[in-house]
Amino acid sequence: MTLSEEDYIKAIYHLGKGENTTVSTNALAEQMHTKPSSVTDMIKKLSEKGVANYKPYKGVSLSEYGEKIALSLVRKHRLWEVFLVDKLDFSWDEVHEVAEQLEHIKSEKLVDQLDKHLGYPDVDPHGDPIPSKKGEFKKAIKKLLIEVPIGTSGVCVGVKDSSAPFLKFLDKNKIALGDTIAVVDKEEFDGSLYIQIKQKEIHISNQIASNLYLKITA
Amino acid sequence: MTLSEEDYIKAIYHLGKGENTTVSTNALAEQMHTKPSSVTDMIKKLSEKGVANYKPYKGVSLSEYGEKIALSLVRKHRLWEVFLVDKLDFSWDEVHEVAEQLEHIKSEKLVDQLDKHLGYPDVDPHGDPIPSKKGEFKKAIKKLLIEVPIGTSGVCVGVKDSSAPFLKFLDKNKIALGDTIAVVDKEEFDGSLYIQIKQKEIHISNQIASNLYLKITA
DNA sequence: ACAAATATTTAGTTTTGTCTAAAAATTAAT
DNA sequence: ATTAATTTTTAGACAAAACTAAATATTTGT
Repeated sequence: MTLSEEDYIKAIYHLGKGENTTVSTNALAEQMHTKPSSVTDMIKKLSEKGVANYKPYKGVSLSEYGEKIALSLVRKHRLWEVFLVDKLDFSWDEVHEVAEQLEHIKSEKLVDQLDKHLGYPDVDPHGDPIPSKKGEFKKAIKKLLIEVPIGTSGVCVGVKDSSAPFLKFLDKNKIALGDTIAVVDKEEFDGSLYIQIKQKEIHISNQIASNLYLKITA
Repeated sequence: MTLSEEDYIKAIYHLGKGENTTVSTNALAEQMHTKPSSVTDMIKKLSEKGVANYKPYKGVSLSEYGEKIALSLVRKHRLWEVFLVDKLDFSWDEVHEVAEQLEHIKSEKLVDQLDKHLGYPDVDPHGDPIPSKKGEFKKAIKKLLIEVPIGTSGVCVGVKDSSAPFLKFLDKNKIALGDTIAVVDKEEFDGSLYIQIKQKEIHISNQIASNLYLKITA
């Protein structure tokens, strides 16, 4: 697979959300920052190669083989993201562009050893699950912290209320996007939560927990 | 710079040994596993871009700018080699192909952080020096172990005598290509050497030391 | 110095991935 | 249901990087 082919495969995968959903030529063109006519050419080629199923005017979807390739790319992308954050001190919002390049490096041993070096992580710095070597993996869902059951853990990926006071509160309590949070217990009385974050356990109000999004892999 | 341009720059650099030596079209074609006519096209382009100095029929050399690019590529290549060996348990003879891909990844922060992560190494697993960020670096020379002065350290890169008995001896004494060896002392009487290898000090005969090549950065 | 051998360049194609403009198919609207 | 709007495809071109074959330069040998 060439660089460009791999990029198309990933785009089809992401737009189709993994299933054999069919993706439109225009959507793909927008995602790839290219023109629909270029997309038509490429999906014809991918189809001939057995990577995609393409019916003129009816959109394109990945074949089983194509999905395997997509999952391998996603695996590599996310492993490299973990590497960049855990080993090279990148912040979670700096990694994407570099991982986008690194995911195309071809070496099975490299990926296997990288996985081992990182301690076989199962989610990337954005809380998205890392497919196994065989391509198995869980789906991630985004939920408000308040909505998840006790025992759940996930990555903090966003805020509902982005007002200055709330952000200031988070900062003061050292809660940042990208942090892994586990719900330890709930207080029946006021709906407040005991959460584990960066090895420490803290107590946050129901209101706080209602404004933090967690990405969890179900 | 495109992938291909970067590969040509590296090839010109390596054939020209860094100086502003002029490299012939044919030599470059052989190195790049391509045809002379393709080389002519490319060196014209590199010349127009200010990367190389090209006079028809007179060969090509790197401009100062081109040499800077070459050194940056060599730096990245060698840092990745260290990474593969030190962190991912690759053996010294497996790293080249993968490093050849990794050296093209574009991210200044990535290289800086990788350097730091590896503890600012100054040679790669083959004993070749790693250029600094500014492009400064020492030359490596290959010498017989017996020829280097006391105190010198380098990487074991080859044998002069490749007979089975000698190789068996090396194996028994856990001396392998890629090992770092330091000359601790010499015995005046018989010219034998005390060397440090893998944290241990061992004593080897003059004859052994006369058949081991060391790469040292002078 | 001149012919032969070698090295290099030019000219014309090919492939990959892109583009624009025009044509055709599909979908939406009255 | 027929026209209008949108989407998609086709046709023809282009740039990058390679190739083959032919034409020039240069170097070598006598």
